[in-house]
Amino acid sequence: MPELPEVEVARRNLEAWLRGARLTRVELSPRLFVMSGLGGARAFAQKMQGRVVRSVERRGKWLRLVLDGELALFSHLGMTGKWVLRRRADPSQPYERARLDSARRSVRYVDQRLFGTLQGARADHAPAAWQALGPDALVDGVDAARLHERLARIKRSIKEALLDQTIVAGVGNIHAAEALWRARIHPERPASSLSAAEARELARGIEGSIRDAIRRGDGTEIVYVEEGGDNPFDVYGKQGEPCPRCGTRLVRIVQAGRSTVLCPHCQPRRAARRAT
DNA sequence: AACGGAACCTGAAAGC
DNA sequence: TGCTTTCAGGTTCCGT
Repeated sequence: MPELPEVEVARRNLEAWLRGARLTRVELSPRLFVMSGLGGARAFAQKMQGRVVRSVERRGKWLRLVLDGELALFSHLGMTGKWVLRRRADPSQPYERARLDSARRSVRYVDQRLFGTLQGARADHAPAAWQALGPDALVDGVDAARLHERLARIKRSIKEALLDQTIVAGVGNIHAAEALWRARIHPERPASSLSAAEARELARGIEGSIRDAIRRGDGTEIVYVEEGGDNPFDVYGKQGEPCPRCGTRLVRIVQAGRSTVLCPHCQPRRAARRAT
C-alpha cells in the first residue's frame, strides 16, 4: 500500500536490479495491463523482450521503466503492488502479475488486490494520470506560495485536497494525516481557509514526513504497518494513543471514506490565532 | 466544475 | 464455531 516513499524505494530497487540489463523473458498479466495502441499484454511483453532497460524513473506514485527503442512500461502499485527480486528458477509467486527476467535475475510484480496498473507505451506517451500530476513532493519539493494559491480555490477539506495528485504528487492517506499533524492543522478545515503561514507549515510537514519515511525505508525491505512491522508514524494508526507532542488522546475520523487520525488539541477546528 | 459516494478486488481482523 | 461487517498507505467513474 504504497505512497511516495515506498514507490521511491521500489524505483531504487528496480534500478539496481535492472538498469543496463537485457530482458530475456517478459510476462504481463492481462488483468491489470492497460492498452495504449501497442497491442495487448502478450504483444507488448513480446515487444519488451530482448530490449535493454535504460532507466527507472518515478513521478508521484508512478514508475516508468524506459527501454531501448523509445518503449516504456508504466507501473502504478495501487494498494498492494510490490516489485520483488527472485531467482529465475523460482516458481511464480502468489498474486504474481508480471515478471521481467534478465540473464541473472528475475524481477516479479506481485499485486493481491489488482488496483495496480501496468501500461505499455512509447516512452513519451504517458498515461493521462501521469501527465496530470502536480509537482513531486520529493524531487520538486512543495512550494508554499503555489500550494496556498491552489488551495485558495478549493472548498473541500484540506485532507481531501491533499489526496488530489494534481496538487502535490505522491501524498497519500498516511502522509496527508502526518503532514497535517506536523503543521497543526485540523483535517476538516476547508482547504481555502488556510493562511499563507499555515500553507508554509503544511509544505514543510509534507516534505518532512516523506523524507523521514524514505530515510527509514531506504536499503531495507519495505514492511507495511498492516504486515506486522512497528508503526513508525506519529499519528497514523495510533488512534487512542497519546499525541507525541502534547499527550492528548488521538482520535480517528472518516472523510470521503478514508480515515484520518488527529490530535484534537494540537489541531484545533478553528485556526489558531497567529502570534506576530 | 467540483463534490461525495460507489465501484474496482482480495483477504485479515473484529464483531456478533 | 461460523457468519457478517469493517477495514486496508489508490484511483476512476458516475450522478448531482
